[in-house]
Amino acid sequence: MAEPISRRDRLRAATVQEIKQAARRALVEQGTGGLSLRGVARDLGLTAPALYRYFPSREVLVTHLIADVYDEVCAEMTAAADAQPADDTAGRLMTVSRTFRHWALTHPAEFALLFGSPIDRAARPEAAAPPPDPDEPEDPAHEAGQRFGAIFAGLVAALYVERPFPVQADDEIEPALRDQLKAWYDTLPVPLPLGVMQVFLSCWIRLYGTVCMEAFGHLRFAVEDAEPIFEAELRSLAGLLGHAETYRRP
Amino acid sequence: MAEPISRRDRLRAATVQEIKQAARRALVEQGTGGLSLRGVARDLGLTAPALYRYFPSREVLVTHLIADVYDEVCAEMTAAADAQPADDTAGRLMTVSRTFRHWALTHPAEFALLFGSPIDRAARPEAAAPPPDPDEPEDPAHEAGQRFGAIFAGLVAALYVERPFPVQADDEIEPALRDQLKAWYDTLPVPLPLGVMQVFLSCWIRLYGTVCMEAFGHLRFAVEDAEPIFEAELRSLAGLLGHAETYRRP
DNA sequence: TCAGTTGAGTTAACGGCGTAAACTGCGAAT
DNA sequence: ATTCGCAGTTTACGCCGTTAACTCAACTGA
Repeated sequence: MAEPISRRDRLRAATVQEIKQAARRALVEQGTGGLSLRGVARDLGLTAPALYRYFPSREVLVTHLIADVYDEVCAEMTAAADAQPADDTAGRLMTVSRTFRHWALTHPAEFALLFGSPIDRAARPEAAAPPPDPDEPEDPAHEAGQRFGAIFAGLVAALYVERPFPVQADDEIEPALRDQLKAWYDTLPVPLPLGVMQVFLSCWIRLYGTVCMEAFGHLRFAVEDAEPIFEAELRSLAGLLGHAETYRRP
Repeated sequence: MAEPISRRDRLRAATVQEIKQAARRALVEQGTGGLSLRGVARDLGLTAPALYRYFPSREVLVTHLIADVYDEVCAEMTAAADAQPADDTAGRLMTVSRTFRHWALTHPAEFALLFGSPIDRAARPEAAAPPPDPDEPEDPAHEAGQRFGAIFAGLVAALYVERPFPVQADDEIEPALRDQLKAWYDTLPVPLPLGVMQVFLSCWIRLYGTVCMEAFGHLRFAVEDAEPIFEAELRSLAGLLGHAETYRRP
């Protein structure tokens, strides 16, 4: 067996896909605020309540959309990485970073959905915890976000394994940070100095900061085209990771 | 004269203040999404259309709110700076940065309003340009944002004037970036190497990145309390600015 | 083959939203 | 004293998310 996919289930899955595609269109065309259940239903020739057969609320639909978008940008980034020589880890990291920036700039609405303020969705007076249903992954967006971060983290870790860059020894790291890093670390199956993940976090923060500011227009007060700034940041990161000499402008 | 403030005008100004205060309450209590004209009106014992006597749309009200919030965080930051010795510019910058982070963490809704994705507000199919009325500042939020940035930029510039830190010479900066920096620079009344503002941008991006990620919960996948990470970043920035030796953990 | 069940989809309705138009009534200006 | 401007109202339109009650086709089991 393992194939209990009835005809109904197939149709249902197809409809779910259609809904998400329509939602995606609305997101792209009208921004995160223009994403409405009624609009999606209209787009599909349905009435709004019909969608409740597939998603229990707009909120959940958005969550699934987020997960899809995460997976998509992950796919783009890994594809870009795989277009680089397998042994050029530093080059792969640079390419992945540039791909991320490019994706952010060409998909502003999706970027805002993933990386903008999450305060509006969630954190409202909802249930303290969602019903603990172990079957369904309770927050697909969260898991997809993990996969996304793992791409960068994996590359930084690989870089360290190939040719260690300078990191603080475990006992040089401030205890408050060390303990937290250790806790996070214990969830990962790799034996590396905690300092590696400290460096990763620093790199990721700078990458995120640059891309976020540019994508949200927070750099326009100074420059119109932030690409040189981004590249300068990349070069600096390459230095941090012990690959100053391999940095190349594209 | 210069005092044509009639009784009516005073009342009107007071009402405007009341409206903004109520809007602020709604923002704090219910997030950026919970900020509704009808809610504000209800809070004031008015009906919703009455607010249109004071603000032509919800959008404009939000814009004014943003400007107010900017001014408020600016005031907090300058107050914190002024609590430091006047000759300790580096200390002032550190204090201002910590104040910014603290404000962000204690005012999540306001922070999201100022620094979250601006894609939902604005950029929708509105008029290409607002009517060019030179009396009223057409975008108070934008101007307030400038003042905010100027606090950091001013401190970095002052730091350089007091004791120059290493920067790229103008002709070492990549032309694409140099020209843009020069254009921005020409709007400022200070004769400094372009590299200073390059360094400022880099610092600001890193500060923004750290605070933004923490405030939006994008660091919780790794650490619960990002304060050590923030302090590490600050220390690194102090180094960039030639003040590695003056950095002190608070 | 026929009854019973499931589930996709509908209509109708509730309460919320931003906003526009028309109207009321008071304070101030002429 | 009359007029006028403006604060505020009522009413209305068209959106929104969500719920409840219903219809009807397809699948199921005897």
